[in-house]
Amino acid sequence: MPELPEVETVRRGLERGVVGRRIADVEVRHPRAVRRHELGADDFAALLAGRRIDAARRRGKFLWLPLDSGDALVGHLGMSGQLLLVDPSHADGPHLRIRFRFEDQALELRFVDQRTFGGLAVAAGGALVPASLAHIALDPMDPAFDDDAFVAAVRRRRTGLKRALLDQTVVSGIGNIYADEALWRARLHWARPTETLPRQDVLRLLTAVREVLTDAIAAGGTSFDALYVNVNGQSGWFDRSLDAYGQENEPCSRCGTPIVRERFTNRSSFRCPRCQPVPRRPRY
DNA sequence: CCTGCCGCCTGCGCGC
DNA sequence: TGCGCGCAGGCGGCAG
Repeated sequence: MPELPEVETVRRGLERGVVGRRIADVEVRHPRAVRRHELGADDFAALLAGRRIDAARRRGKFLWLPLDSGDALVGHLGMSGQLLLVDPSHADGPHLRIRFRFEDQALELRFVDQRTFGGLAVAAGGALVPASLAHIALDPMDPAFDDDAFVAAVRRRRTGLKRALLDQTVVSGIGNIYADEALWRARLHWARPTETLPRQDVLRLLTAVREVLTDAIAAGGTSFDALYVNVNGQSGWFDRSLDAYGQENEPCSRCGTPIVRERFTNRSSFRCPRCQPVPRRPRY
């Protein structure tokens, strides 16, 4: 479940479901799921066995669980990753990649990932931010997020606006769905050049980003199918509130003009052609 | 440096 | 029915 609202939904589930519990043992079922752990699956499992999970944190789309060892279990869900709390007697699904059993023998944690773009690793420095996440910008829901620095970072880039929004070193947590939703809410075209974008437009976009992320978190995220679920396997319902993403040919909920779909970086972008007109000098 | 393109995976729905 | 193709919420690495 890839973007910030979906990851936050999972984080909240982990906070309730695994914080304070002690890991008994870890079973890596697919080595690709720990490919970011340099020393391999055996080392990964050894560093986790016997450790207590002290918290559940998130920056953008990355999650981490600080451990009583001073390390942290760092995770990214990629395109299809799930962290599920399930009864140990429940049969393994075909995409089970990693299993965590706990000393209390209650619900186990399973990392399930169809496409294996996600993964977990043990990293040093868990209490603040793991070193491996240092290059990821703060996300807009972080109390320490600096709005002025964001404006400066956007205008420093020489690219199109949506590329900047998706760049996790500029601002983290935004993916293809919420980029389109925020641009629609701010009435900005995805190809607006960043370096000449008026400060007020950047700030309006940032407000729209925060609003759509807040609304989506409240709805438990966006789930188009069973791949995107919380730790209990339940879907979010924000898909019913989408105004742009996936709405090709549907009337814009502001002006009634049909939403269009366009190619963008080998994927899709959705916008209202009237509310979000093509800029004079687009950057693609 | 910075920007943008590609590869990494599996499965689904569609048209032929 | 079967098959190939396009498509999907991601990122890091690397070329230019």
